[in-house]
Amino acid sequence: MPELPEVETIRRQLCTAGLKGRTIEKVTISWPRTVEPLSPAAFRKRVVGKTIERLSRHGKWLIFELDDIDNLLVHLRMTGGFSLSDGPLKKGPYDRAIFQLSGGMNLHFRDPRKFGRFRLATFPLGLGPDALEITARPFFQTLGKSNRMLKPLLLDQSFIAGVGNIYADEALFEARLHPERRAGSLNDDEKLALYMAVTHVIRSAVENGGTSLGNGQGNYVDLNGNFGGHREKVKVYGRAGQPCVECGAPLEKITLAQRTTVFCSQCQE
DNA sequence: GAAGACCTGCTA
DNA sequence: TAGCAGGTCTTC
Repeated sequence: MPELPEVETIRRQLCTAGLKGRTIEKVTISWPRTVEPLSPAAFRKRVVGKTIERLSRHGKWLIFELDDIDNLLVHLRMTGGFSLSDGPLKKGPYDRAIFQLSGGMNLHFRDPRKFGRFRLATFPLGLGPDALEITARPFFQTLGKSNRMLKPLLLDQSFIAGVGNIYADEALFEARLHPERRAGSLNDDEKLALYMAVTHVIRSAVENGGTSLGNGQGNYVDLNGNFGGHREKVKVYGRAGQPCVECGAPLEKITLAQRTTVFCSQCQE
């Protein structure tokens, strides 16, 4: 489900809801693999009593900064999401973990497909610069050195952290670059176009509160159960066979790096 | 690189 | 019923 803009939207909403300064009083884990390699008991032991000091994010990782050496790192994977409740604890149908916080606030982690993961560490490892912060220089350098196809490269979190399947396709369309183009074959104008497209697409999706397709369970919803406003702005993702918004040619669908990829073979070279 | 694994629910 | 899904890991 979530790429950077969706995680960032959730982070901002959790901040607004007043998570900061609350202490974790009780933890219920109903899908043990969520906290692997720890057991639910070991996880509970290390987290209960800790206070949430800040909420930050890097790439698709949400970081609950605790008053401890280790932080609580959360990866939502495909279908993870949070919601809040108060009053007596009531478990939702797909709740895999519930944190009972001081002041009577309950933080529910809902995850139908059970792919989401919690980890206790200071910071997530193996990530490149965050897509909201990356500067042109490292971006250009990596493109110049790589002979990989653009689509798999954009999805590589050690290159840029936070870009996923939706925004990779959207950025390639905005830059007018074919997803199978080799990174090393781009000239300076094309590199700049891709850099601008990636940062613009991610930024505008954050401004719009993320993207959600479909209309049912398992789709991305924010903290309040709302769909992201960016869903209206998507130009290629999920539109295979439909006309390109620029030239009208039907959009094509291929598989690259095991991911569905949609693009316009007329506009993207 | 490719393919399978991890999971469940929705849509065609 | 088959195929597909916003992500990543592991094993060729």
